[in-house]
Amino acid sequence: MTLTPLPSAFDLDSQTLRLLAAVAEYGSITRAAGVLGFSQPALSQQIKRVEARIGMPLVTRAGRGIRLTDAGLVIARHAATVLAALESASGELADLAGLRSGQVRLSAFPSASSTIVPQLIRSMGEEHEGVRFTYLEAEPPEAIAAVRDGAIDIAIAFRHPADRDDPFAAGSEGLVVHELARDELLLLVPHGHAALPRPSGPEHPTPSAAPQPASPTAVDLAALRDETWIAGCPRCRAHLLDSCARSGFAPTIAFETDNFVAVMRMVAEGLGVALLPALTITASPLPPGVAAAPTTSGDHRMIVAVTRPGADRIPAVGETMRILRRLTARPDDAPRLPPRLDRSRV
Amino acid sequence: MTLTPLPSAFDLDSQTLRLLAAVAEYGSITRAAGVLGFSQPALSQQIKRVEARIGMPLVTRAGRGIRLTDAGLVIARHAATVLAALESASGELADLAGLRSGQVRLSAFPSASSTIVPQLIRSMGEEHEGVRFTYLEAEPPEAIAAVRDGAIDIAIAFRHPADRDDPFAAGSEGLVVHELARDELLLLVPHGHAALPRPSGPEHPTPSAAPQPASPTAVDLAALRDETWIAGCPRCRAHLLDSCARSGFAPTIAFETDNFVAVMRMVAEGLGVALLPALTITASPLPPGVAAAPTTSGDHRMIVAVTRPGADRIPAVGETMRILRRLTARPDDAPRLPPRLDRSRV
DNA sequence: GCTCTCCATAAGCCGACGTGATGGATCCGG
DNA sequence: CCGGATCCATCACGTCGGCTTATGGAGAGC
Repeated sequence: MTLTPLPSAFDLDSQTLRLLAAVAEYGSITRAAGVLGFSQPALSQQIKRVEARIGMPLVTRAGRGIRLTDAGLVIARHAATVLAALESASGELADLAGLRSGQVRLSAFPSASSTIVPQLIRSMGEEHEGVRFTYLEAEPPEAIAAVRDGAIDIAIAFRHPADRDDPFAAGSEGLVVHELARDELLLLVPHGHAALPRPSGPEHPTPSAAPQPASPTAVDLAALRDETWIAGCPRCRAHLLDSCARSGFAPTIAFETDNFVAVMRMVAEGLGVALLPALTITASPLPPGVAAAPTTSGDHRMIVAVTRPGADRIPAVGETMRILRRLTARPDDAPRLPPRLDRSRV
Repeated sequence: MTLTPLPSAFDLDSQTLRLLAAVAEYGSITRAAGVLGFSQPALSQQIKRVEARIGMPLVTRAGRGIRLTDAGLVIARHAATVLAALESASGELADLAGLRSGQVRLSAFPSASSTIVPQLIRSMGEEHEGVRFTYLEAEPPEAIAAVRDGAIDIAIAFRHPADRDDPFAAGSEGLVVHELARDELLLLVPHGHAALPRPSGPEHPTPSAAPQPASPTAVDLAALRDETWIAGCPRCRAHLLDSCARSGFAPTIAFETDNFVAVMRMVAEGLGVALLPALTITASPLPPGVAAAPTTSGDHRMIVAVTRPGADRIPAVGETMRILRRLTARPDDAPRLPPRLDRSRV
């Protein structure tokens, strides 16, 4: 008989519930408006707008004040439920913001897996227990691609100064590259090799005031032009060729492996010499009989972290980046990075 | 160490949850925007605004599309709860609008309690089972006051044409007065009283085509100027005086009671004559030996319903008013109102 | 390499919503 | 019985949020 005016579609808003809950609680539009933080006319006509939208009065005048209608009571009654749920969501957001929860998806190259990464995760765990990590070991190109398509939040990668183009200029387009630390490329030669300078003076060098490019014990690559070389992964191999070229020769490469432990043992066995990042030596101690030394040309790679722009605004990710920078920026706090030269003797 | 940016106060809005739930469901801002019914940029920058407000990204680009962050997932996850609660409230509003629930607080004067009111409540109950009633018998001034201060939704009252002032012009200020029906004031006299016209013609008069002001069997008040009168409640007494005055005499009032059953019995016992509204006779049949007749001067009262302005926009109240008008407007559908003269013989 | 799709951004417009001032009605105390 | 205090409704006005259309850039698939 009577047409139902609207089948449903009373599009309620949490703000509407908040308003009516306040009116119900304080029994007065004026006081509710005061508590909610705006003027009485604002609340008054806001209620009127809602009434117009749903087609029913929500309040009626009663004496000097007002009274909620059935419809108004319905809305006020549901307010607690809705506002509690919103509060719950808000609390979870606060947990994320306060680093009491959250997740960071991390990827890094192999030698970082056993050095930077465990340190980083442990440090975060100490300060922010609720933040969870996932980790996937991957070579820089793959790790960066994973950042690009959103599968990874932070990729720890490296970049050789020479290749301004290949995996980075192309791959990191639109991403943010944070330079973390310089990782020296060290020559690995059998102990007592002729190219090594004699240990002049005391065994422990001046601990801190060592100039960067030419370390006291640096070796000139050119002195090894006639050696047999052991190369690493394809990218490392390319960089070896480049470094040698800048020293004026083309190395004779007899062995290739991306397994840096194998490289060290090959050097120990006298099969050849190699150029390895210091971090790999931190990851796995040099076998006996192998010495490491920087090059006079200051060969190195940069360890970087790659993220999407704005990723640091995700609290857990931003904090992880902060800690990552702290760990890699201060060798004193983080004794394993960059490794000290004299540890090559261990 | 890290300052929590905001202790809480992530003021979420149900709209925000709706948006992110849609984005989570459809995996794309464009599609979610389509489903939600607005353009892609609208949704895009609405999300951006929320991000700026809560200080965390909610979505990140992933390849061609997007991916929700932890924060985005939190919000989307809570959406179901909040939207379900809103839907529940909306459903209750729909029940109110569809007259499947609701409440009407009714008040009426005594003789309506046993005539109009039960009929009204029964009719509503037949058509709209969910609507509940409360009822409070009260004389018009009190009933109207109750409407005024919001304790009653509909007051059924009456008004004499003479007193344009006392309980109405003053009491119904700012209220809406709906005229429902004319209620004739009938003279009650002992059967066979001299003032009664002889029953001319058949016992059953023409059922419908009776002219309003002067019914065929009408009696001139002036013929009863020397009778002893029985008066009703104070307001009725005032009106009796007024009617008699307009007929040119002042009645001799020997008895006063607002109990109309008592009035009838007094007339039956020959203690005097009275002027009673037809509705009271409907409420309680005339005792044997009493005849009723309208006056030639067409004395009557108006039965009215009084509500607050806009009260008819409350669905249950509006529908009650509709039914009330229907019951009182059509004597054929509502045979008890106004009462037929020939029923005074019963 | 071309095209299609998806998201981000810019410019512009309109309506929602806030404030302050004012008026009417009610309640209360003198 | 009257004047002050309180509460709500209304009005006029200014601002800002938010939507739209148009456009650009980046990624994915053929």
